[in-house]
Amino acid sequence: MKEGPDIARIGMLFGDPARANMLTALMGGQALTATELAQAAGVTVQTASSHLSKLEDGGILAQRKQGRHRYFTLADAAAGTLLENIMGFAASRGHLRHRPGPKDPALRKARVCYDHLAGDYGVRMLDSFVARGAIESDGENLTMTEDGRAELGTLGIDVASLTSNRRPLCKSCLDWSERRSHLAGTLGKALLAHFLENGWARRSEESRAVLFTPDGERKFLSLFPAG
Amino acid sequence: MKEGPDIARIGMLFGDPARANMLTALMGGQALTATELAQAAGVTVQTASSHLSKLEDGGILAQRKQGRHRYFTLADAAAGTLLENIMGFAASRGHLRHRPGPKDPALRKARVCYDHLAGDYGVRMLDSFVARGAIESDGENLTMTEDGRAELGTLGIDVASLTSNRRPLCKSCLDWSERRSHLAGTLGKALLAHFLENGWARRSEESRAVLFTPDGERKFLSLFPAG
DNA sequence: TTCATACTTCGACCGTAACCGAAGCATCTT
DNA sequence: AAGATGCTTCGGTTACGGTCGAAGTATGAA
Repeated sequence: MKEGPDIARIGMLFGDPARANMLTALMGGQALTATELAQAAGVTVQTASSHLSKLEDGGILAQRKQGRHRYFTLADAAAGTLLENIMGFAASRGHLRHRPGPKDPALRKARVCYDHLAGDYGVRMLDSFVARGAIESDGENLTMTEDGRAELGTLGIDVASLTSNRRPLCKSCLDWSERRSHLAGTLGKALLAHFLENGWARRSEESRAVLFTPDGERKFLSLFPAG
Repeated sequence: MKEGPDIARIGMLFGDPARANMLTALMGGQALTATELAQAAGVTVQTASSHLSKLEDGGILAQRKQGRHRYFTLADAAAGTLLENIMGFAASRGHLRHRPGPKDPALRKARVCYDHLAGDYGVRMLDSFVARGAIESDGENLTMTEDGRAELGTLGIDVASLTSNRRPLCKSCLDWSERRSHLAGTLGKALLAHFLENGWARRSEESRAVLFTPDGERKFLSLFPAG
């Protein structure tokens, strides 16, 4: 009865709408200030401050002082992963706050999910990898093949350097707008970084949307043809 | 702001101590009646009934009427997996309700985690598989090797029949008492079933503990030698 | 039919926590 | 030094949800 981990503590932290909004905003992957998070949650800064300290005590958020600002981020990849899991579960039960998927078509098309690509383009990328045998999919687990390693090498992505024992290379993440899986893990992160660094796309200022340039979009679509 | 899955709804459901206790009790994998769950949570049946209907509406629990009883179970494997994830996260942040791990040594040694083996023995089993190359571990993802398939075949476990596209064959699950991973997925389930069916062990009546017989324990330990 | 068991619904109580205004610190600017 | 900005702490209000007793429904037993 009184054994084990304190599920309720974690659940409660995720269980308040204001906190959930803040965490969703932080899924964008970038550090945000207390004021920005207050706005994202639709509450005053006082209220936000109280929420943020609770989330920090709970080990979900980390803060970094910089001048007179305090930047908050998800504490680590595990926190992001858990958040993804909860989002996926909620979506799978049809618990959507607004209606099916993002209203904004740009968000539906391509957006950031913590540190990797989600939305139509994210799902398409993983499908394409699987279709050509670069990644093998076993229901939920994803495994990189030798072919895949070689292909990514020609793109300038060194798969070996992405291998870590703290975080998987390939991981599937349920996309709540597409209701299918997209690619997470260190490879998902590296690929998104690759697109941004090479000017194929840039991040929207206001939202989690990823905006492709015409040229970048052309390259992306030819690299990941639809199944 | 109003986009996406309703995290808060799910969080709230997990965020009440009474509900968390009920869900923890259901991690034992067997169906329980409303009265049993009320007792597990330490509340009256009225209160329990209210909680149970909320959990059912949220898609976390399923109920099955049988005579004048109502048996509740976790809705599906996804619900169990999410629960495991939250437990693992809570444990990783040190949010334990009582103290480090289960007080009961039997629970610490071997217990049921939804439908597979957890605790010292669960961790030991996975370690042993990995050490001898039956399963390959890539940080978080687990993959079965050809050697592993052959070995399990000699045990009388047909790996091919366990392959599903709804649930992975091998999956790592963070063990909150050992703070290491044990084996989940359809294989984890099949192995536990194998131990129980062949009389190596039986389930405790009162708790989630798995009690090995002297003979079963001997077989288990020789099959999965410590690393 | 009558009684017992298993569970749900109703109604009322109560505690907690979410919320905001105001005041208090800390840091940067001028 | 004085003002502005970013954030936290304090105090008080309010609302929501967890709780249980009592009554109501359904199934099974006598």
